[in-house]
Amino acid sequence: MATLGDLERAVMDLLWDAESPLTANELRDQLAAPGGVDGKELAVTTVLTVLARLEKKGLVARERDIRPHRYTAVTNREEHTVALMNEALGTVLDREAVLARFIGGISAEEAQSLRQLLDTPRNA
Amino acid sequence: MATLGDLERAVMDLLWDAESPLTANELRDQLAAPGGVDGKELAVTTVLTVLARLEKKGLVARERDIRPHRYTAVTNREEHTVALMNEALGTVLDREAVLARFIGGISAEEAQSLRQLLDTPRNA
DNA sequence: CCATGATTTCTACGAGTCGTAGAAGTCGTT
DNA sequence: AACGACTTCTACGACTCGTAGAAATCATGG
Repeated sequence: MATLGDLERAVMDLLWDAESPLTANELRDQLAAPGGVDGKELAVTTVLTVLARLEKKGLVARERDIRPHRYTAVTNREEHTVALMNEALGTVLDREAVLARFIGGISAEEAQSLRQLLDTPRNA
Repeated sequence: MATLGDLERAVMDLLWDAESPLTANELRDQLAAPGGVDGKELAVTTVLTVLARLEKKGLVARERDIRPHRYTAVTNREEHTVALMNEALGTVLDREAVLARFIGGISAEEAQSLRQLLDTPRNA
């Protein structure tokens, strides 16, 4: 799994929040928006470069058949985060020890919902 | 939190497994050992450079008062892994959703021990 | 007290990533 | 065919990482 740069991350955030595929220009505008993630005026080519890199990394898919190409995130934010967590976990022999420390650090409310989630019948 | 390179990771692994502080030369030898993590013959200066970088990253502490400086990992492997997991988690608004997916992906045995850990009286 | 060997620090290079974007190419429409 | 919109190609500067030589520092035997 690749680690994302700042701009790459900002683009992914927009794509994750988007309800439908976005074009490079739409992304550029949203990145430039005052309240936006980035707030900087970027060249469209910059956004396109980043999108190409994200596509190569397998995080973004693009519709090439229509002319302004439209981009979507391949996975959603949660799946991506879980992938990162598992990546960190994967390098470790004693997973249980890590999990123990991990749940030791979460809030009581989260612990409670975890309990519920664990008791929910396992799907698939 | 900094992401580690291959050699940096190999050094951290040795330090994490070490019972006592190690010198650069000891690390070099262990890295060169056949069954070792790396298996390559590195110059001591290479190891020293990596150790300096790890020290700057706050992952390694060194004893400067004795002449072959001795190095130790500041945190243990589990704490470090948990830090990485929380780092991934930190960027997300809906932590619960991530946790839900996360536990959906672990084995039944791990789910079982998680249940136990959650039921264990919360320390501190 | 100083030379010598061990150890550490300084400096550097090549490869790779990332933000950034101009130049050049492609494509559809008028 | 020409024009404008869009995409691809190429590139550069900053930064990280593996790698290590050169230079500085330090302790010890003579």
